[in-house]
Amino acid sequence: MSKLVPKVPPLPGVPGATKRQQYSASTKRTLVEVAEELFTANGYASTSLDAIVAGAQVTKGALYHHFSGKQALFEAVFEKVESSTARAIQQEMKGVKDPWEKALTGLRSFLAAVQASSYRRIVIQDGPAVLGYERYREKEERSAFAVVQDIVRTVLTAGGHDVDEAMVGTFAQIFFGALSSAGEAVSGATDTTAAAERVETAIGFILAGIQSLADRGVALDGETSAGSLRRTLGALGQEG
Amino acid sequence: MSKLVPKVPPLPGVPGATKRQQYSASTKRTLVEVAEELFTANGYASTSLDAIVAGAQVTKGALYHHFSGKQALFEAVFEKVESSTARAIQQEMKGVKDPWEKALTGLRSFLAAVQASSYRRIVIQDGPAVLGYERYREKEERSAFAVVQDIVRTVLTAGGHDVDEAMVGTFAQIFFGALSSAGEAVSGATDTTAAAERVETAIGFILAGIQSLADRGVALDGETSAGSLRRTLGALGQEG
DNA sequence: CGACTCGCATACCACGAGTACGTACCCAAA
DNA sequence: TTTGGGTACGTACTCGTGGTATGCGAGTCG
Repeated sequence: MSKLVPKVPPLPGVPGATKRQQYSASTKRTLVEVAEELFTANGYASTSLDAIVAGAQVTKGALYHHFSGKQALFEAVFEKVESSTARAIQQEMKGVKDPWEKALTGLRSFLAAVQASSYRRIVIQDGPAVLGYERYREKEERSAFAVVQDIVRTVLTAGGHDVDEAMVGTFAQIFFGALSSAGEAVSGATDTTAAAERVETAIGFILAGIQSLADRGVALDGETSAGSLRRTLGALGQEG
Repeated sequence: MSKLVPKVPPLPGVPGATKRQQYSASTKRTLVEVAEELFTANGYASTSLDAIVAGAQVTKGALYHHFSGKQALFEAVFEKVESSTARAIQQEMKGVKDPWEKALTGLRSFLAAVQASSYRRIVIQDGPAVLGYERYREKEERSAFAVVQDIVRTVLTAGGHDVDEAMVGTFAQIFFGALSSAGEAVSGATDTTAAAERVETAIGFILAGIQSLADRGVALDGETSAGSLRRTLGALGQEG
């Protein structure tokens, strides 16, 4: 295979860059794209580097020049899929002001995005195992998780109360897990539309519950505990 | 290595079984136990079959006699870890009658169980990637997930209303994801006790919200949707 | 007590991740 | 323009690992 000239001339690219940089960036992008396809279709473990470099029309020398190994390549794919997903969700939430409405909008976007096979396979399914939970959460923290955390914060502080930041993080993690699992429920169902509606209703019900507590003056503060909540609810139940 | 006699005489075992069956069962158990240790410590991908058979004092011939391959061995470990965990949780929930109290009890047990490194690594982290989400959920359905589903059902139907079974499943899946993620939050935190308390409070808050809706006569039925919930809440907010 | 089979060991193969090293091409400087 | 250097790959190899084929001796049963 002659290497005199790349088979595909590099896309316009950055004008301020030299030919070599453009060629190099082009092959790197191609590698990531091919890897995303194969990882999505067959999973991380069942995808060989030979298959990836063959699809990208290069050899392992090129791959190992750009990435330190298979895992590093996966990380690049992971970040690409994840950042584009997060961007799409944030796009759809722009302009919605009411916290509860915003939460539901974000939920719908998340459910839509999470059904993309690339996100399911690469981020949800293989991500934790390949990167390890440490790096996995670390990366999530700055994209999809950040969106959830933002929503949670606005919802919890909607009543004007201020909530402990650690508690916001806890809630965000709980909701993120709930949403990920919900996404799986939707994309794994035979009737995805009906499943999506059920999930919306369920999350809506939970959010409505939180809102209902806010209506009745029950708030989260530093002193709130599971036990105190039960007592408060009991008292409210007596008088109501 | 002589194979005249097993290094360790088999545990008492079933009296009605022949020696060969006892020896065989013994080595199989040993394989699963050693595999559980190594999988937990190093993860599935980084654990070689050579290491496992060395730890079990046998060879690959024995392993492939009992299991069809590495994945099948993992499944055996998975089922062992998972079933024992589910049993432990159900044990602690025995005798608690009040649905809300039962839910909180189950939550505490789940948080405790989920912190076991074997459960975190094998079930939560490696499980989905190794088994695939299909088989993963399929297996969960019959153990830890079943516990969650049971709790969810009793809580949702606590007010005397009957809820669509599909909706129970949706809720269960959402809560299961939430609890798994919460478990990670707890076990990954520096101060696990404080983290566990935050999780309890957060879940308690969500449950209290649902209970609050029940108090105010808002229930889930076939016609409930996210939109209708918002309208109902709005009306209640006006009069309250 | 003899044949048969089960439980396991041994030896081997195929494949895939990672490495060492060679080389052609691009770019900057002279 | 030429040339030296370094970048961006290609080639050829190693080694660890999952899986397989086959042999063999101890249990088991007639």
